[in-house]
Amino acid sequence: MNIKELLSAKTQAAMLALGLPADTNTAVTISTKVEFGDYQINGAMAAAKLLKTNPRALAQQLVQQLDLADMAEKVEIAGPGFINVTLRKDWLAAQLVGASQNPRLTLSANPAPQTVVVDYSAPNLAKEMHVGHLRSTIIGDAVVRCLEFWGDNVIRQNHMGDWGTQFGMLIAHLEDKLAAGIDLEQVALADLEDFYREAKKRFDDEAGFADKSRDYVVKLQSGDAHCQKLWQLFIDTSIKHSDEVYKTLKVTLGHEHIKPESAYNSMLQPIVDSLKQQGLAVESEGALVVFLQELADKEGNPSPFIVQKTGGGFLYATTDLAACQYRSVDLAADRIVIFTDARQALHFKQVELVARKAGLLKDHVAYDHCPFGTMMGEDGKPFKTRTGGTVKLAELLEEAVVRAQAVVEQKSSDLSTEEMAEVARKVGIGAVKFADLSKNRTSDYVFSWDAMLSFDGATAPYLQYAYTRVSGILRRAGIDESFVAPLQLLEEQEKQLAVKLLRLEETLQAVMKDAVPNLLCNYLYELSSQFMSFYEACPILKEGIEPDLKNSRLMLSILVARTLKQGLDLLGIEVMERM
RNA sequence: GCGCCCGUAGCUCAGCUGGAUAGAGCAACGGCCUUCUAAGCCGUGGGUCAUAGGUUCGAGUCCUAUCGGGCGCGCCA
Repeated sequence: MNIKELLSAKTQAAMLALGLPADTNTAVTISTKVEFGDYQINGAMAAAKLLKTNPRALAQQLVQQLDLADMAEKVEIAGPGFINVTLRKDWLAAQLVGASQNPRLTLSANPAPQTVVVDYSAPNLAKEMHVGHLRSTIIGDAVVRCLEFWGDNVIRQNHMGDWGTQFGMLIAHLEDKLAAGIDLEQVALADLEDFYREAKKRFDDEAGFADKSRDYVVKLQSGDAHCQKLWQLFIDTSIKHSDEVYKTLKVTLGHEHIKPESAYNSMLQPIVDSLKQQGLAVESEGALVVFLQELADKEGNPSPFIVQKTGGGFLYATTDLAACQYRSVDLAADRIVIFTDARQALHFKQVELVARKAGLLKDHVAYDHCPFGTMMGEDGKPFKTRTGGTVKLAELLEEAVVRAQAVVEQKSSDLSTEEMAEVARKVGIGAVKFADLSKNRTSDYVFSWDAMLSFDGATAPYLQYAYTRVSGILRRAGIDESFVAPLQLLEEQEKQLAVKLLRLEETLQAVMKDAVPNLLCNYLYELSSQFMSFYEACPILKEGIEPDLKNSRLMLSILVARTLKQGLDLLGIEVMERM
């Protein structure tokens, strides 16, 4: 059920009947104020201009043509030509009765399932995951879950960075440690971060070490067995780390989704050959470059895109072209969605242009690079700890659970020790995820321990608390979520809840289209907030409430709980019966 | 130098194809627990939507310029 779409379709038909073009914007939106009804149709004003007629008069004609009698109790024209629609309570109730029997709640069927490849998380395997990896990982996972719930065929890909120059450096450093007689088991790969820092320092400072590192990259990429063996050590250790983080975060990425950079190795040379053959790539200063006139500067200098280095090495540009081909051709994707930080925006624009020209990316395939902003410190500079390092993701998550545990012990002392630990885990992890997911992905944002680990206000625990309130009521009433009863929407709070429940599909559509899970966060927070108001204003199990009204309110509460649970699940956040 | 993203309340952020009087949370202040969990509810205060122009019936949203922040612009990813 998508009320906005329904109203828009009806408006479009009415506009067509009045002689307006089929692509006229209906401009159906949610009303900003209760006195303006539930939805408003704003298209009459722009359309009047097109017809050179009076907007209010056109709005009047539209209203006559619309015939919303079945769903609206009031259709009013206001201001310069707004059409305010107030929905009928019995109509709303009827829509929700259908949802009560549907595991997909108020969602309609997906009319045209697509194959969507989603590339997210993509940690650099040379390092342990730090807080900066949180965004790509959980935003991607939330979008993936939404697409799957909607009914698309989703192919997850974890495009792990396992093939770059940094591995030459790591292997060179490891070789030296081994040569010094340190046993392989003893080598401190347990802390990849330290190991990486040591190697990086030598790479920057030590004469000859950088060259040695580059030699190792070439050896590795050309299949040297010894190098591959050492490389595999790093990869295994790194994957073990990310597995733990994914498990803690309830992220749905497994080993089967790992499609690392190295997996495209054999495709690179043929792609470069083909680019050369098509005349797209030309030699320039020793390297092979595709010059893009589309991205030229004001003087007309084209934007260079290097696909092969001097000396024959490949780079991430080449790998991403290979990924395009694989996803578009082999996986038959209708849409490719890639989550990386915003710094790579130009790179992906170039990849798409070249891939389309070279026929690696079919025309009908959508290629959506979804950038996200940088995590900033409270000083307004890119986030760093006092010592100049980053905060490990695992560390942040541990701290979150510790802080949540303290709150649980204080507020839910009647729970068993085991329950307290479980609530603390769900609340702590949920809070971190929600704090990050609720922000618009494109803008830079400030990292703050206190904001990220807050449990008051618009946070995950607020939504989880709303869920436990319903659970508590159901427990007392001795029923479960399968309970069904007729709905009567008497109070304003009840009606508002019903409208909100029916906006799930609208919200999900927007989340999937633009890959913006913060809209789902907003939606769930507003739903919870409206439920809290309803909970205070509309007693359910208290004395003097008639059975029909009681059952109706139970029904409404159940729908809220189910929507909350489902919605939070789409964000990868767990609920509990008590807290 | 050129390009991309951003600038909204003291702080952190929403603001959906341009719509009516710009919204939350935190912080501050005032109420509400013998009745469904107070991690809650109700209320008060707080704004030149960076600045200046422009487009239009209507601009936080679109265009131009300026200022401020982040980032990117050939052999890292």
